[in-house]
Amino acid sequence: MDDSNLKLENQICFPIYSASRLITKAYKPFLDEIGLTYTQYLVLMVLWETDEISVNKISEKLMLNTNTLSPLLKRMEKMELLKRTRSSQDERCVIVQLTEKGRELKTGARPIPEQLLKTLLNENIKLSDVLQIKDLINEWIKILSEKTRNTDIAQPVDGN
Amino acid sequence: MDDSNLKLENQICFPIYSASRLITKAYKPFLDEIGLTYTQYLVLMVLWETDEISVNKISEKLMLNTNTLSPLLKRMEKMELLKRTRSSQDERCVIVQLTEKGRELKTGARPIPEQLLKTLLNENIKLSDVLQIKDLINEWIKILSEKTRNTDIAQPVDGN
DNA sequence: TACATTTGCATCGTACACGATATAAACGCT
DNA sequence: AGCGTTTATATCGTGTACGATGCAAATGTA
Repeated sequence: MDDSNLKLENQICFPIYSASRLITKAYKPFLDEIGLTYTQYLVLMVLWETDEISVNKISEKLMLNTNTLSPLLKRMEKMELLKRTRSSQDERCVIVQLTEKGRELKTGARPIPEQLLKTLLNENIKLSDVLQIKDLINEWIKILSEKTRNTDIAQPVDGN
Repeated sequence: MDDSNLKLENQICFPIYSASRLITKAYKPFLDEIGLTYTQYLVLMVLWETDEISVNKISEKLMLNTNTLSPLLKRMEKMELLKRTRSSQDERCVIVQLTEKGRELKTGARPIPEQLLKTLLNENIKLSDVLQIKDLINEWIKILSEKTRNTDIAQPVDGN
């Protein structure tokens, strides 16, 4: 039988897995400057857009479960980037809010996307490729996250 | 100032990061059947091709450092999938070899790539997209990994 | 109103990733 | 030969990821 399917170079997943780690690594020097990890940066991007949001909603947007988010948010609270409060309407919900320090970090973060893009382009990665992959993969995510939903991933907002 | 760059949906990295996790999750049911994690599966794919290889070479192929590989390989040795021996030629090198059990696992793994592809296609993901992304990203990886050889990709560009 | 079920979050255990650091063997140069 | 450097691997600490499980508040239903 032909085993070419089991060769690393022919896998679909390995390139994406590696690319993800390499790109996170490309972010690191920039994120180090403002003292964030990549995941913390993602959480802040959500908060910079909304300023006040439940853990549940963050979970949906980042497709991360509470068993990842809970400790993450606790660390970020200790870093004084955000505040966590139980909702009085629904005692089960925890509301996450930016602190002043968290809000201010946006200034330091603003140049990062462009710096990263520049890094990629410096490496001879074509902008059109970047955009193309972004769109293709975004389509996958929409499809995959819907099917994975029953196990644990966040629910899409509307109940299809 | 325009902050659209800091929106999650416009990030380059977030889609790849999410896709990587979603695809790993898509593998899980199949890998569970043969008792492997995704990373262990990657290591075995390398070994199924070569049967005897140094930790260093595995590190190159998977782009994983020894601080990830060492514990990983130890766990796999405890699972009796492989054997680790110091090379007598060069006492610094550790040679990794498949055990019979590790070799036999290839049979169980053989259908996985096709099963996964089928899963993706069932989700209306187009094969041409899969192949296209694979090629595009493989190109990136070649470029990015060359620059990353040592520690990181780019120094932050600032004026000091 | 009782009580089973669902929901939102947290905790636990395991397994990566990875920067920093350690260590011994091999190598290079004088 | 002596000694600084490089190389191959390992260890440590921290931070994700995530399945399994726990738990209290909310909800649905008889």
